[in-house]
Amino acid sequence: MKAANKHSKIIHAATKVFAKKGFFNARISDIAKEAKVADGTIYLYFNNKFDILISVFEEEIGALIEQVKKLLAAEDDPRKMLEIFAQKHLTVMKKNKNLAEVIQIELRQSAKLIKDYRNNKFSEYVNIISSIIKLGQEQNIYRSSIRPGIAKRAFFGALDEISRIWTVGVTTEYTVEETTQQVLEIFLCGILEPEAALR
Amino acid sequence: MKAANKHSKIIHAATKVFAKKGFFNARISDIAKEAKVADGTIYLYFNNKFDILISVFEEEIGALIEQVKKLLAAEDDPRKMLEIFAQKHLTVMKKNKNLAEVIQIELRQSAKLIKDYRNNKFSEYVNIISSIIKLGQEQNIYRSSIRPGIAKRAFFGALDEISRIWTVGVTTEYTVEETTQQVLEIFLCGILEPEAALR
Amino acid sequence: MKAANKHSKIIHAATKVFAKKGFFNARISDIAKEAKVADGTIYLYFNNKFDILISVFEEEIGALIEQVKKLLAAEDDPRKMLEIFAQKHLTVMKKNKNLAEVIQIELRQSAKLIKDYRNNKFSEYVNIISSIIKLGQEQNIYRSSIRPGIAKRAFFGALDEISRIWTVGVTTEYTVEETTQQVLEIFLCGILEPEAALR
Amino acid sequence: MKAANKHSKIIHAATKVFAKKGFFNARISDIAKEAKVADGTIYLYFNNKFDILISVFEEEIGALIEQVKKLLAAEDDPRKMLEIFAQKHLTVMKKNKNLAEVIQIELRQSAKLIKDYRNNKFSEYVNIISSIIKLGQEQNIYRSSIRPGIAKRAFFGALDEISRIWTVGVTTEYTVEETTQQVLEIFLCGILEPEAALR
DNA sequence: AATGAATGAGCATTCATTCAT
DNA sequence: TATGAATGAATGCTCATTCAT
Repeated sequence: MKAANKHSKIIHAATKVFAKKGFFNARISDIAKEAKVADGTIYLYFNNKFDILISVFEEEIGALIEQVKKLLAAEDDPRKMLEIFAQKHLTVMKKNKNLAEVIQIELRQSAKLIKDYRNNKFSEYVNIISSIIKLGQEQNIYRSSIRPGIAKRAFFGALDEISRIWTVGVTTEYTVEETTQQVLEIFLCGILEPEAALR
Repeated sequence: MKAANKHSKIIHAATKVFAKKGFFNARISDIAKEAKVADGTIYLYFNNKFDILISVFEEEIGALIEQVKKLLAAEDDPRKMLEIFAQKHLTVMKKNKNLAEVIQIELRQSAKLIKDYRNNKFSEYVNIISSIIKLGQEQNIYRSSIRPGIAKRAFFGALDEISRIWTVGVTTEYTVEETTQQVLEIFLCGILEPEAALR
Repeated sequence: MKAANKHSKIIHAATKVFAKKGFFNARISDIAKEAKVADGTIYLYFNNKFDILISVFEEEIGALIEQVKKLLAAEDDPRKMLEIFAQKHLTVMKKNKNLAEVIQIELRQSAKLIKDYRNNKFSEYVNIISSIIKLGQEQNIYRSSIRPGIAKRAFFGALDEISRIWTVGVTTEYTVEETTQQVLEIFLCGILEPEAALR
Repeated sequence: MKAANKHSKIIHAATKVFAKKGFFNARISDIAKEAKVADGTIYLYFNNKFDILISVFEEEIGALIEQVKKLLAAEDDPRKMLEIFAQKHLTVMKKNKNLAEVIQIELRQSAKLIKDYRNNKFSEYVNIISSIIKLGQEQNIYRSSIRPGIAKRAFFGALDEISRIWTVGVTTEYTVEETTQQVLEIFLCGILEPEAALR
């Protein structure tokens, strides 16, 4: 990945290093070496180590939001939209393990460190899910008894936990496609046998 | 909390401190002070700081497993069993925020730090879910097309992400009961309107 | 203060910054900003940070020497000459606190840093005092038992220590005029009651 | 100098190192090495580097105050008292060059760093001079026209500037005794020829 | 001459761990 | 067992200086 400028070179390097070592074990010098710049250069673009972490989120997730929104714009069936979201998320997380790890590990760390870390890119990302659900409810496709605020977390949490296994070294038998279908089936139809639901 | 011995005194103190500050920001001296022992005493019971973290998992989650298994033993309807699991998990996580944080934050950190951290208490805990699902499939209550290995992660991930907001300071309108019902409804029946499912 | 050229612009800026922050806490970038030049430009005129400090001395004290010598040239009474020196010194130090601080603080630092910092402008300045004393001794106005080499230091030290409180924020009740008179009285006549001197 | 405990071992080491290199050029590791303790040990006794500097002042000057006051207690002639002060000061500064340098260099630096550095040991030390002068004025030995607040600074400044030459490497021809006599003569009787004073 | 982005050596401070008591 | 004083390796960040433009 050839970076256009120093700023994004550092962002990409940091994503890689944070993913590999975790925020606290990552050294500024690791990031600098990975980005092929001097340690001090990093401080021309970021205020401190933590600022790099925040920027990694904002930029990487920001890019993901762009892509997802683009894909969703071409679709109007809320069922398909949820599928698109799941597939895109799982695809990206399987391919870009660095980003996956940063989201999984550091997002939770950072929640403790920045108190007012709401209204951020991450929330924006997860809120795509709830807006799809609301849309489906307006069209009487999703049940109105479902709380979008809870369902969005459940859906994201499910995808996140599933993709977590890919970041650990465990080799898994499941493909992105199969996993997407399973999650979709669960969230759309539930896991009950139809007749069991009637019992 | 009157601890029977130094070992568990330190475990409880560490859980509290890790939850409050996170593993990397927690100081051995913080834990020692909280446990009312000398810094050096900790090293009579644990090899190093990381060893404490592992022990916290093992003990706290081990206790949770005990409780959950006990509750499940008295029930044989797989639908009820899933509800019991969800309710117990959410209840504990809402009440014991320390444990919730340690699981959410540190579990993911530790996955990176110990490569061979499988076959552990955490896996055992999550596998309770898959065994419930398998049981339900044997009874033709859960669809056989559902992959227990994927569904267990989806279910746990959903509960985990939902309980995450309780550990952050955000005041939430949702109760444990309501949340449990929502998650159950989603996982058992899906979010589709019945007629939409037929379309 | 409109500087004729970059060199003196930097000197003036450095005097200001050194006085405000001290040599070690002053940043090259502070000086550059104050002088409205680029950081790198400074190195076209000075070898290094310390070289700037030396130049500040040389130029600022050099100018002071000029002025003092001019004033003294119009006077031939060694008693008046000492008064002129004291008054000029105290006046300048009270007005130009930047210079005062640089002399008081940095002079002493620099003595440690440059071993061969003798035969410099500062020595030249203090030697004005000893030459006045010698002149007075030749005219039998000052006692020949007084060692000019010691007296010059005593006189300068007295003035320097007195003016030191002006550079600290302390508001003082003493005016330049009163202080000059006091120092003159002490150095010319001593502090003894005439009759006590006889006892 | 065998230090009774770590605290004073560090104080003595710091005095030595500060004198040799100056506060800003002194490294904590230099002090630690000189005191034969680990770097970290220093922080068990002092809050930070600057705190060490302050402590050096307080302790070293505090000890000097003790000694001077003891010597003065045995004397009641204000003329002799001033001589005792001068002699003690010059003797200590010539012998303990480390202390001399710390006073001369760092005292002035620190004045900028701590805003409220009044009511301190240094002030207490200089105020010994003004109290001697006041005593002399009460006994009609010192002229009442002399302002103790100005004279104390003049006297201390004179001694300080004279002793400064000993801290620089310059070999001087003046002995402590001769210097004391010269300063005393100047401050008690002035530098004027008696008949010149009448002119 | 002038710029200012880039460099990288350098240091105060922290804290997990040890060990003499 | 228990203590806590002592250790010293480790690192984020600064800033004087350089050099391509």
